[in-house]
Amino acid sequence: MKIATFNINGIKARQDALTEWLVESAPDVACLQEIKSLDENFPRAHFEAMGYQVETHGQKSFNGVAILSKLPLEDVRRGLPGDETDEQARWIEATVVGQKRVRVAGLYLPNGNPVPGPKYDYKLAWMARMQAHVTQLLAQEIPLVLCGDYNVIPQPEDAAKPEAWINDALFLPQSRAAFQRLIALGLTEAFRARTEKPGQYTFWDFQAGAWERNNGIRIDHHLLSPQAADLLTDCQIDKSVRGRERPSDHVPIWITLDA
DNA sequence: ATGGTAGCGGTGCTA
Repeated sequence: MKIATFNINGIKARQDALTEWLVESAPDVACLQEIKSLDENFPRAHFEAMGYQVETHGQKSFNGVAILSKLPLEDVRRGLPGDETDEQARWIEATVVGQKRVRVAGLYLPNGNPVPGPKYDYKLAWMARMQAHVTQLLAQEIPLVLCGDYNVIPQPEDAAKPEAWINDALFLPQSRAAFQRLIALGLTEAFRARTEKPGQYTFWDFQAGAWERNNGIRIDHHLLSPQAADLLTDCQIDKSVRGRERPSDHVPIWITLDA
């Protein structure tokens, strides 16, 4: 089972690029972030015609997540529990029915800039809610994959220029500590588990020639429950997608599971 | 170097 995550930065602008990547990479499951679209405006029929079941959790203009799956999806949950007043669409979760059943969550963790301020407070509160919800999910002791745009640079080697991020919400000690607390629940960060090679990134800013200078950061991650980590066979970044026509500022990253 | 670029939606916010 191949499970990818891809922050597409707008489905209207990225439909062709997403389609091209889906055809060549052929993930069974693709978790998408920043669809920036209402559910009714997502080009559902186009992706259904490609053989994908489409489940969206959108909002107007900002945020929005989706799961596309060639395998059946069951028990879809929309929204991160823990705050009924939160209207930002950043979480979707479903059970993928393959040879084995795998619970998959696609998430778009808040950016949090500028710091300090209400956006950073929201980021940390959201991470605390995620910690509580993941604790509940882990108690089920099933294969669980939490993938998406975490907006967290875990370690200095995950940035080409870590010194440029020291005051940024993506790299502040509080952000990294909250990420490590998730890991400490017993999760495995798939890419780190599969490679020691530094200098591999999933995001390059549109500004200041970041891509041309390879000034990237690694902020898109798969976290795996012990039952999923036991099934992990590969994890790769589709870097070449960033060099194409009208790219997103993120590229896809995927895992394969023996499931 | 306190800029720069991109998406959405039709202005200014978000990243």
